[in-house]
Amino acid sequence: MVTIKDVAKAAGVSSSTVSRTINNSPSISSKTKEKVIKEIKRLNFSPNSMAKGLINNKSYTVTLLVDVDDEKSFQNPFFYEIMHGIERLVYKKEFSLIVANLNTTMKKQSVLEWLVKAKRTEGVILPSSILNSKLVDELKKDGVPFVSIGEPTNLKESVSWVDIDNKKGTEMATYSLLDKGYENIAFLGLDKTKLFSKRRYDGYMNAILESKQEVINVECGNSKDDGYHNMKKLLNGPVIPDAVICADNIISIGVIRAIQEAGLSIPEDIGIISFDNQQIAELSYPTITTVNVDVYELGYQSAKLLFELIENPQTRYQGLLISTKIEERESTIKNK
Amino acid sequence: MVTIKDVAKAAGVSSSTVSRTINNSPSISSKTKEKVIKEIKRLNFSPNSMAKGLINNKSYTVTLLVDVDDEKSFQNPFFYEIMHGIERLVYKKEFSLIVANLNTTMKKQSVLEWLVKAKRTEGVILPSSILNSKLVDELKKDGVPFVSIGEPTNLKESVSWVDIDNKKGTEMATYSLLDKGYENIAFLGLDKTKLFSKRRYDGYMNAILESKQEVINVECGNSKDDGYHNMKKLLNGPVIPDAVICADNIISIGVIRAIQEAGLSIPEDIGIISFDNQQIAELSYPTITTVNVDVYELGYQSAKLLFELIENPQTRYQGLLISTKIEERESTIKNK
DNA sequence: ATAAGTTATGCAAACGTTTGCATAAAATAT
DNA sequence: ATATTTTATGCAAACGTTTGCATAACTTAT
Repeated sequence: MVTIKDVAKAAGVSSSTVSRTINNSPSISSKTKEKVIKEIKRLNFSPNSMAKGLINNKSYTVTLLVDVDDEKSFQNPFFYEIMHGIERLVYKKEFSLIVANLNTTMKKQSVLEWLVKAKRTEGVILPSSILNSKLVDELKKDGVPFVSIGEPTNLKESVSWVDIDNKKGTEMATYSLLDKGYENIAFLGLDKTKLFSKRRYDGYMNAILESKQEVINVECGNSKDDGYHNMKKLLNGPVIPDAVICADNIISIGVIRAIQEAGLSIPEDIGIISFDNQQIAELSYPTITTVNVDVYELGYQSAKLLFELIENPQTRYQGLLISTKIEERESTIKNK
Repeated sequence: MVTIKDVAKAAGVSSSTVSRTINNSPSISSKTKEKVIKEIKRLNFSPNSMAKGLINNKSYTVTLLVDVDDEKSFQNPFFYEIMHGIERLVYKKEFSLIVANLNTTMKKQSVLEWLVKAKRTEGVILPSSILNSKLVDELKKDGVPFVSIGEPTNLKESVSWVDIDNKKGTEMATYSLLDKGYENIAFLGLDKTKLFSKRRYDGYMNAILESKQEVINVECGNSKDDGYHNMKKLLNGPVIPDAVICADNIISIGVIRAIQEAGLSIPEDIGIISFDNQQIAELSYPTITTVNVDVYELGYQSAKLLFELIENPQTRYQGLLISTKIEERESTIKNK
């Protein structure tokens, strides 16, 4: 393997000069610089990042932490995109991205401790679902910058985070339905234990109240069966809505089923808007209009926040909301 | 940060002794060993992996390569699970897993080159879809062990790979349908450009020929519309099957739709088995019986092969098939 | 032409490990 | 008790970088 010394010898200079050339120190004459660069190219030299890491006490590494056993940790289909959003910036900075599962059973110590002490990871990105005060304390004690993907339930002042603008998403969805002529809009799927669900409900309610409409709120879990049964109840109830906003896509599958079984048509009798732009929205009959979530951007922005913290440790904590947009599909209709 | 020297001083021994204790060299008395270990624990010491890496010329790192821009690279929903299969073993070996996108635009050199030369990654796992002879040559030239996830189309003798046993999967599916009393089984979705698709077809055909049944084969792409239109044609054709094996889950969504529109019932009139145990299979009405794919295992085994190559570079290349099993859901019925 | 200032380069130590070699201490044989 | 072998430990060099300090080589001012 070719080292800095080989380059130095080939260029007839000292290793210091080569090093300074690489890190483009100002005090280096353009002639030698040129000469050295030529040799670097010719010999196809890359500085050994472990040697660099050792002396600079840096790992040039960022860690994406997950907890596989935790269902909520990352929704499968999102993960890939999020990761690549992160990765894009990470590689631009010539770092590398390591992925670690918090739950991995390591004899020695906690994964985190290992990452920090042995691997010297320089920053951590993690889903809000695994964020707790113990973890935060540990990270802060070690001085490792971190960013939460997802708005944290508490600790909000002491954490940088990125999330989708859930509230504005459903707000837009509601207005969009009203614009189209839908008049009785229900929100289905509020789960008060989940912050994102509450935010989505808030957005809906905001728009409804603002427009002096009536709130129709159905709390339920997020399975397709929950959607099915609760929609059924709603259809048998006193006020039958002519549009439903679903807290997420899975629910909407059950909702559609219930509506179709009742002999009603989508989007004519009842319009549907759902959240999360997953594959499912396109596979359903009819395809589902959704609040489109740019998870790639979510990842990218989380990395951006993280590097701000890495490069300037006294950066203030901040929360960032990624805006959403409505993707029209068959479950809603222009002029009702 | 606490170093080996701190431990040495605290234990009243030299750094060498501490080092030897850590790497449990035999020539170390049990008294000192004990003493050293006590201090290691007390001081909460972890050896700096960059210093280790430098001297041992190892990175303790394995890379999972993907190509985001390549649709086929990894199917989104699989990725997460595969990765964790890999990760489990990687962490057991006290390595870490880095994820790199082959397409990342790096000014300097190719990502791979950078990973190998600067980062000294010790092994690479990559999807067969991005495997080409140029890449293989490059990896071999650098002496980096690698494993393909997915059976490679060519180069099979010079590559270690893991794949799902696609052929046996559909074979089992076919027999299972025959056992249940289905008699006219069609295979829908053969895409001759894709190896896994061909394998799945082979399995079906094997079982059909073996049982002296008639082959009903419909080639088509893998969208839900492809499934819909081709099933429709089939329903209007001379031989209407009483069961369909779909090459993948997405197709089956369209197939179900076509059958239902024709006024036929699933699973009574027509039974359906599909491939890939994705969320979709459970969201559809009816839920879809599938050939269940253990992607976690796929990842785990790929890592296992990789470590065999890392630990013993003259290991022979080998291909490994992960067996599947049928997961019964509503789209098939016991006794037709 | 000489002094002073500036610019470009090299030397050597440092980062935190591992490991071959030397040697001190302990164990065994005489 | 002494000689010999075995076992346990330490010293110092090495891995491939970076960087403070020293100095050589130019500039510019006098």
